[in-house]
Amino acid sequence: MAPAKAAQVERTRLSRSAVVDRALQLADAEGIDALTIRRLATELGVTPMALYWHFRNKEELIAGLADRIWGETRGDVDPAAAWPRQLRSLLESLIDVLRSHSSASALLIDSEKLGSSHWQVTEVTLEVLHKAGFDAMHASEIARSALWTGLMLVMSEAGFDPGITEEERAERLRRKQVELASLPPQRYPRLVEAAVPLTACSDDASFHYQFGVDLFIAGVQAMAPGALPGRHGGS
Amino acid sequence: MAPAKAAQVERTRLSRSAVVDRALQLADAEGIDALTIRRLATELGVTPMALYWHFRNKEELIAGLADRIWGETRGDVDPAAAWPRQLRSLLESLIDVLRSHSSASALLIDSEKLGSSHWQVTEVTLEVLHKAGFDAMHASEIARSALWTGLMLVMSEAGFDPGITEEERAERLRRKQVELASLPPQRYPRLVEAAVPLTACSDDASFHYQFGVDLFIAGVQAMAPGALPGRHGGS
DNA sequence: GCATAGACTGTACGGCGTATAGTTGTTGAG
DNA sequence: CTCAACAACTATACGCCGTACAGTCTATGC
Repeated sequence: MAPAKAAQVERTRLSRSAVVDRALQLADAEGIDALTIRRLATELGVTPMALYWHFRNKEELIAGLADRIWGETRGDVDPAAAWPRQLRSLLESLIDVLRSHSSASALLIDSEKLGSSHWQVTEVTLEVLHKAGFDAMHASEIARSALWTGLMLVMSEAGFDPGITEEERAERLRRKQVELASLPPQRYPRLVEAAVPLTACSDDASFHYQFGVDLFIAGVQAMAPGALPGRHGGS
Repeated sequence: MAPAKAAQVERTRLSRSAVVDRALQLADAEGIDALTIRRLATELGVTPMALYWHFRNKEELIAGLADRIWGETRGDVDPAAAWPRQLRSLLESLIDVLRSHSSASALLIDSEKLGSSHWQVTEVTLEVLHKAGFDAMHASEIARSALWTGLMLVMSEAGFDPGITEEERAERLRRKQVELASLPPQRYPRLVEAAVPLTACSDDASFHYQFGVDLFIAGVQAMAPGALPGRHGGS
């Protein structure tokens, strides 16, 4: 007969990148908890142990996903722009990628512990900060901070939790909003007042990100060598 | 005979708080992955299912731990101080608590998804930001940002990973440093240059935190109503 | 034609969270 | 003093998980 069983799932040979593809797809669709070796293997029409030919263990698979994510981030900047704009565009492109893969932030946080593979983007970031006048030490801190700021902005988006339906998300937000609004107002006046903004829906996600990035960039500018001293609260 | 078996492990009745105590202790000592229902039960000299009398499920236990952590954070500020100092002291006290429980940041990130219990601290933060002139919407974003900044500063501390020995940490850092230093310098000049700061040991953890808080506060000050417009990169 | 090595399967182990049902020890009413 | 009722816990079991270890195909080079 023909080499393929035809009526069944098509089965070419696996490869690292094919596995990573499918894994990312699965994680994005159903949340990172759904990404198990066994589930992924089923999805690929294969025995769980087959994956261990391509990856030493699950940790290495996750690292592969993180690599893929980093590969998708555009790590270039407009050389003509001023450094704050360059820094902003780097951060924004990171955020874009994180938002386009709902599982990405969880993934990167997990894989941060290992040697991470985001060399390219980090290099560019450091270069931008160097031009801004920061020494290696400050630049390192800021670059790290930028990465985590991106992660945190995505993870702190109200009601963010990949692998749940839109109704669940809305329901959860509504519940929280009610909980907040029904706190004793004389004890928690600001909290009650802020019940709505604190549980803002995806409508103003753009405000969330815009403001978050602004806040970060403004901080870096204020710390830049040559910035007007300003009124700091520092010790 | 006497009511207690004496020679055996003393066994008073369990309670939510006793369980939380022991759980936190375990998580801090051996990392959050070591905090399993079975392990915790063993530690308490009890059947795993016994814990389910006091907690609906593991998620609720984690929420209990998060509550405990939040309870330890000092949520008061010097009313005489200027708002940037107040904001700073809030953030610093959060960081203090997170650093004193090595499992705390992982814990809080997990429990953030649920209604979180940090009402008190959030209320004070919002009040401080209100005095600074921010409206509820901006104040909410900044308060959220402050919380996540604290989390991220602790989690991004170089080599941070609870439940590993000091030697492991040092070894891992050294390895990463070598990896960085041996990248092609003409392709990654800044990265190679920053190899040491990027993998800085606990010696200058204080710099890490100091600078991180400075950066955040400076950003908030720059965004404050009435701040000099400055040279922003904003659109 | 056949050994070899790469890619995969089969089976099993120990650990996880937890559903369900059964067993105690204490307590307060009769 | 008895005994039902209830709180607090135990026993057992199920279906997941990651993965160690050993066996089995299958394509390829000689």
